[in-house]
Amino acid sequence: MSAPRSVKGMRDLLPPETAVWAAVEATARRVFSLYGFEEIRTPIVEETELFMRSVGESTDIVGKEMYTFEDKGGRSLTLRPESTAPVARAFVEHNLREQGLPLRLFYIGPQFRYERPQRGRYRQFHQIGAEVFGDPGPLSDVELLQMLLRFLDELGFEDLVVRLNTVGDRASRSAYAQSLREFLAPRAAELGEDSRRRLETNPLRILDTKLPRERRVLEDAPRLEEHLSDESREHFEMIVRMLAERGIEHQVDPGLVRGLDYYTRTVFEIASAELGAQDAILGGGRYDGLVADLGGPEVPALGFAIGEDRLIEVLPASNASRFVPAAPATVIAVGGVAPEDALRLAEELRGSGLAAVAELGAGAMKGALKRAGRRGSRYVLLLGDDELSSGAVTVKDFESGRQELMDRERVAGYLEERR
RNA sequence: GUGGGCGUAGCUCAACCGGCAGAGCGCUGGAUUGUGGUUCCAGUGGUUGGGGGUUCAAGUCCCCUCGCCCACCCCA
Repeated sequence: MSAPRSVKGMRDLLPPETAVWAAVEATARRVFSLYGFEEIRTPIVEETELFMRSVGESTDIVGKEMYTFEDKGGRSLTLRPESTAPVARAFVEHNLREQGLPLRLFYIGPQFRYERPQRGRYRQFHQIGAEVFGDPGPLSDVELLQMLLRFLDELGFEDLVVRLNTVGDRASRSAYAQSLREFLAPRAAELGEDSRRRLETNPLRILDTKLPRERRVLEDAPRLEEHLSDESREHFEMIVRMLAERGIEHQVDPGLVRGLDYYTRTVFEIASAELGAQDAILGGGRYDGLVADLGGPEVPALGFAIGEDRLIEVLPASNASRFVPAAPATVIAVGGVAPEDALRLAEELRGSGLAAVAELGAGAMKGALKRAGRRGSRYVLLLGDDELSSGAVTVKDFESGRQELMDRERVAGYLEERR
């Protein structure tokens, strides 16, 4: 009988890396709150119907990547493959419009897609996302990007590429889809199997093909730009102009088409050159029709989702190590003569906000010192016969190699000064 | 879902044409009974991912299977 293993595509996050995750999430909470975002937590399990109506039945996510199952009551449920739809569902369900618009929400949590695992792609992955409800103007698109860039800047990222495009509003989009279909239909023989299928289901998705042969066919294809409504065009031009005015570097990429049906107008992604084929560490855009599609009021919205796993994979190493918290001081009951005093001293330090680990085991002071070194303790506090009789503590500084005897009451202050 | 690469000690890896499974790091102990790390010495390390087959003999060759990695695909 072999030992149970973790499920394919799902992984354990272990220390010390978990400290980096916690720090990234704390940074997100802090930066997002600077912009007035508040946290929302939605269930991991949703009705399957939610994703079919929002993400879209023709998308690969809904078509073949969802963890869908039937519960004991016969309901079709799905582990969320993304969180924009659940957040929009919650917005409608709780009439959050009544909280006053615009409403800014963020979330952090696991998502599930049944895909072949690869670098930066797992079946359980984690997203940090944000959504803004109720602001139709291009300024909120720009502000959202600014917030993202501030967040990434605080994590130490430098050479990231912002790619930007517009897919137009619903009307522009369906007009363009029709014209693209008419252009490509006679050339279907030159398209691959996937693209031929998309010709029916989702012609815009053909635009971001990587096949050189298909790229050549697309060179002469009608352009989305030609079908944009004046309103959509102005919206996008405003964004591009404001980004330029603010010195925010970006590339307009007409081939950028997000895979989820609910996007309208602005779409964007930020990529890292350090990742392989899965180079986008975040993506987002506007989805002005989603809330209404889910039975809510006509409320425009936009948002993004950061792939936390990918983000951490390419986090600049110097910053990753910065996030690991300071090692605790180690209190050693020398020779096992004073375990209760060691425990009490450690507890006193914690009361002063200092991290401390007590080594209470009998004997083997050497082993205790070794463990202190391994956990990175700089200060070791020794309590033995000598100290007990005089009410003192020996404080050893691993860095200087020196140690001194001091009164117990002084220890916390001494460590605090040197923190 | 498709194609390719790789699975050997806790970790990183070696082992010729099929011929006694190894090294470094780690871990444990000692040198040093109340002083870590550094140094020296000793020790601990394995159903070679799993199953089947070929062979006198399999880590090595063949088949199946599981896992990891890469690309396609998809997307964050």
